[in-house]
Amino acid sequence: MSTESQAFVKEIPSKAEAFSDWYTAVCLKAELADYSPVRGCMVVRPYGYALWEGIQRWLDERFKATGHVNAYFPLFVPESYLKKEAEHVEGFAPQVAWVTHGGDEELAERLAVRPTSEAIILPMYAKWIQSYRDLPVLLLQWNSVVRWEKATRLFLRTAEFLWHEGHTAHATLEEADQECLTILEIYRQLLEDVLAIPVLTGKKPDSEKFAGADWTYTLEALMPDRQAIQAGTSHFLGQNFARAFNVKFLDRDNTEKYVWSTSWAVTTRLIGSLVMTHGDDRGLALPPKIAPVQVVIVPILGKAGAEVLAAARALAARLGPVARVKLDDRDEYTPGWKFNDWEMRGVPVRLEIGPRDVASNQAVLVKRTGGGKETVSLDAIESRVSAALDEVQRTMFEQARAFRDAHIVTAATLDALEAAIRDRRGFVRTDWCGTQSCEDAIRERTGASPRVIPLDDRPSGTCPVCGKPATATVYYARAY
RNA sequence: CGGGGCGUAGCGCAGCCUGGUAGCGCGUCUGGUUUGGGACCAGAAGGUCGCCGGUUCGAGUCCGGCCGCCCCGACCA
Repeated sequence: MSTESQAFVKEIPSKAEAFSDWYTAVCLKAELADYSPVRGCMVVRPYGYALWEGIQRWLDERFKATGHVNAYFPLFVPESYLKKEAEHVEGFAPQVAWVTHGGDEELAERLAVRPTSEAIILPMYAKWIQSYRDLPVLLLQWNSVVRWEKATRLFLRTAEFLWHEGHTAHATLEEADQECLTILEIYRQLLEDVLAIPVLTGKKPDSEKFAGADWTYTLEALMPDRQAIQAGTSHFLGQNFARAFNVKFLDRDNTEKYVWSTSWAVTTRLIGSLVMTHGDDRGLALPPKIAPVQVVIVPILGKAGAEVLAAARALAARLGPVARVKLDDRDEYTPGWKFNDWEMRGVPVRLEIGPRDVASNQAVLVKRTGGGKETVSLDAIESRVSAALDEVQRTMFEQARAFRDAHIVTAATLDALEAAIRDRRGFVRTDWCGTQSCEDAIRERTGASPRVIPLDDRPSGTCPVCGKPATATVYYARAY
């Protein structure tokens, strides 16, 4: 390791040796977020928010094709509404922040600061939906929710977090379930194709489903500390909320029916997952598709400064149409300082241009994923930069997938399951008879929880606890 | 909510055991030389040592209380 990077390590601890400290340092140093005066609530700084905006842009564009539209519902949920769905309130009650006063006056009914919006959206659906012609309702909401967490981590678990929640209502079970699967696939694309985070998709076992849902679909990613993280969820709510809030419609057969509803969300936790998945000892590393700055141009000034700067400006202008480009023409920092600074901020591709390059119509290209310096001709610089961005995107996903795949093992016995979780962490695949008692036995023995049951599951073995024929294959892991 | 650690300059820390003029590195400011992996020289500014109380001639240091934060567990997106 060079002396330069040793100096750098003093600011960012080793990812391999001090993962938690490394993670926090990267979030703070790369200026993604900061701690706020409000306990458990983070401040999302502009650079971190730009990542969220990237996710917003992609999802808004993607959902245009499916007919979902954005709306907004109140921050406050009257207690009586939250209580209408029994499982729902039971699940969320321990984490709800309550408003008890308006000005000096105590409220007749206290208001929950929404931990999720079903209980304030479904009453409106009851008002809006009369006929099968009013269905489906496909609404989205960008907002924040509050869950009074005991322990918080930047992005991964904060008392208030930004998210994107969808709430739909349908005429049939099949259509609502298909909606859940459609969303799951959109989220998979976001995770894998944009954020370059490989995920296992499937269903949650009942013990892990959303409070009030009939079943929950999930996307599970594996972080470098080999703990699983739930990266997104899509809930089939059945008719539970429709009954609780009396959301009925008159169907074609002239009978009144409850709607079938779904809800689903991804959160700013995605940013935390992104940081953990791709970052290294030099700091943040961003997949090009989400990077606010895809290409940074660092001019090597000096005696021929004016000429180099003009060439750098021309290069930035040429690349503008093919990439999000930043020209770092600050005079007060040296090139070496800028190299480290932009690497720490995760910029996927760097172009250096100095007197030597200007003289020979070239630039030096460096990818955040490594591979050293590459001299490239300016003749076809647009296509080379586009290709380099694709390469970085692909490399990041492939590295993450290789890591994930290397940490999936199958265990047929309780002993093997325990050993795998203890020694290897990661995902451990096992068969399951479907009973809660056998699941609890595994939880207790391993400290891991069941994360996901694959969609195309075809169980063939026997339950490692009771020996009965399996009804499902389950991936266990320790989880965030 | 349990276990551990930490609050001293903008940031990172030393000093505390053994009380006696507030220190170091980075950053900042000024001037100059520099610029292909965190530049160099010279000069300068910057502090109610987390808060409250006690002991003492004297407290960053010792004692008591409080507050805040971080890390590790248990619960959760």
